[in-house]
Amino acid sequence: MKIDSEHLEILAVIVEKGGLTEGAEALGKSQPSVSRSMALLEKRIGMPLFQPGRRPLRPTELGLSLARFGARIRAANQEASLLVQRFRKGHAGRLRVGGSPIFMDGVVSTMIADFQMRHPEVQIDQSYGYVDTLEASLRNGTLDMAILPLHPSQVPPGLSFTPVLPSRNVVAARAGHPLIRRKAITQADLAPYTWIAPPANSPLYRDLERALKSIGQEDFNVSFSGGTLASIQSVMAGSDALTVLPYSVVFLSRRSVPMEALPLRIDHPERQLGLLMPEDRPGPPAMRQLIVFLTEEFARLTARMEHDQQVTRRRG
Amino acid sequence: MKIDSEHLEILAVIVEKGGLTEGAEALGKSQPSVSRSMALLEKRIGMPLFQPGRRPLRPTELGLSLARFGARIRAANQEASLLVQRFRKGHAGRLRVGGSPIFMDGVVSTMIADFQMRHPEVQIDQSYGYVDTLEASLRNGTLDMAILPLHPSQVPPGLSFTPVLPSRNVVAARAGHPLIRRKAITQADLAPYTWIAPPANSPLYRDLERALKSIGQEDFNVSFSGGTLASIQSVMAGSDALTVLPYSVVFLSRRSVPMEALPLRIDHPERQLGLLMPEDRPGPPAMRQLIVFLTEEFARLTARMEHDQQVTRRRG
DNA sequence: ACATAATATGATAATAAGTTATGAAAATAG
DNA sequence: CTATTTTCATAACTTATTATCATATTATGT
Repeated sequence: MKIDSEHLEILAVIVEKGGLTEGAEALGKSQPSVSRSMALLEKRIGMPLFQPGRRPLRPTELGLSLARFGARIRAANQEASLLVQRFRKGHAGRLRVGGSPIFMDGVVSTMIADFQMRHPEVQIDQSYGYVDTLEASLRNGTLDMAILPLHPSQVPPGLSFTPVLPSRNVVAARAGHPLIRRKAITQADLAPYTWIAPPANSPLYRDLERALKSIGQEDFNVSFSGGTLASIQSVMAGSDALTVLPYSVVFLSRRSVPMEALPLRIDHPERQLGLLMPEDRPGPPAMRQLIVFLTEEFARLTARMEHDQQVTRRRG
Repeated sequence: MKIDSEHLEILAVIVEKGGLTEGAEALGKSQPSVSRSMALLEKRIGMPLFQPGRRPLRPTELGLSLARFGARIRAANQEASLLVQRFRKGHAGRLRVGGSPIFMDGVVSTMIADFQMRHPEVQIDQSYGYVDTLEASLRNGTLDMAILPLHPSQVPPGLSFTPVLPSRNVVAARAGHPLIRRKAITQADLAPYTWIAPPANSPLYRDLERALKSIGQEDFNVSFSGGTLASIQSVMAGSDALTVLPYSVVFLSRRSVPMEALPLRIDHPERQLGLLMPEDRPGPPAMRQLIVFLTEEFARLTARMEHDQQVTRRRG
């Protein structure tokens, strides 16, 4: 014998409001409707819910007890409705965001921290990966958004790519490094120094090779390789080793980890950091919130970087 | 936007069972039925509850969250159903029982204690009163059952009366009282002793008057009056005062409060202790349980009292 | 007893839930 | 990779419930 939860909810409201008519009003239903609902419930359970012949309808002992359950059900239902509303507006939910390690650690994670200050009910699951794995995850639905540097021609079909930042690579060194104050740097200047290399299978590693090749240095001495951004920063801060990093990462890390970009133009691929998402699937509503947030943040970052470059160029 | 609680319950079961088909089976509904219920819920809230294109139907983040609420609702509903079942069988509920003070304290309360050992979920509200007030309470529905001594001709119309015990009054005195060992007692023997009288407005007080008149004692000396059974017992135990009590009360009190009935026949009204209830209204289901319980207990008590009398008669 | 407020009921239309039969799509097995 | 099985969605239809308004019935209070 299954009781209709709706009936219990109605009962709860009637008892709470102290009468059928008032209860009906509170429920936004007509009086005959709730009257019949209660009659049906009484018939189902085979016992009276209200004392007979009392005009401001008073519940029986059983009616009162059941009303308490109805109130619990009602509370749960209301909570659920609220959750749906928050979810609809993108103020609640879970977002699975993946991206290339260096950018995620150096740029995106701080932005996500800001985002979570505004939307504490949005849970963000962050993961790392390169193009192929990220693309696969997006396709099989285990990832909602990927953030990675990509050349327009590389954008996989069926996925949409929104560029948010030009990804210019620079050679970075610790603040106070002997090479930094130089006006111009040649390949010969670099030769004495060892290199911190990203993991060998990473695009950034290939960027490093290409960059050094572009300035005439075919071979290079790797003193450290394979770590995440945190390790790279630590090693760089504690040695004279050099590395290749996106300028945005250097720019944002300067405060906490003193480092600078060498005044040296290196070759780098025509890629832009951007947001990669399934073209058809809109993703969770919280996605919209995150997209506009990241877009704004990256625009702000771009402006700050440009402004900073003008200043240093003027000074230099 | 009100969510249908039933839908949330269905969602909970589907998620719990790991699929729509299994969920439908667990719910005892057909698969198309729950399928369309979920489709309707998704349409109502305007968001997908399940990941598209997954065959063992997997919930989305929102679906999972809502399922948790559904589980809560389901639990409350099940508890409510259980309550109804217990209530139906009379194993739960509240009974309002009233009766004449002496009988309630001396006989009924111990039986009710036993009853509550068996049915701990039945709450019993006990009250005291005499015929008129008890009858009124029964009629206006503030009392479910009255237990009081009544003459068959006194039974108010519209109420049913089930006798459970002949109510024979006796003169009682403390154990070891000088009068108890006597073979026969005359009015003159009683004269030196004072009397403990029940409240002046009580039937038992009139019984006392009538009893003494029946043995020729027109006037009597009251040393204590107006208390409940506990007071009467205390005064009796600590003095040589006499009183009139139902034999059943004396019989049951002997163990805890040493007292005896004097070997003296007194006149007493032709009344029987019985259960008075509204004729039409069946009362809460727990009533049935209490009625059979009390009937059995009183039958047992009657048997014990008869057996006891035979023994003492043989000895005396 | 009368007026008033509160609830129940009748008639009926709309909505939702239930059914079986069947089609489509994903997962699994060969 | 194709065939088969599982799993879910849809169509067509029946039944149950809820909704409405209009109206009758039943307490309550003056």
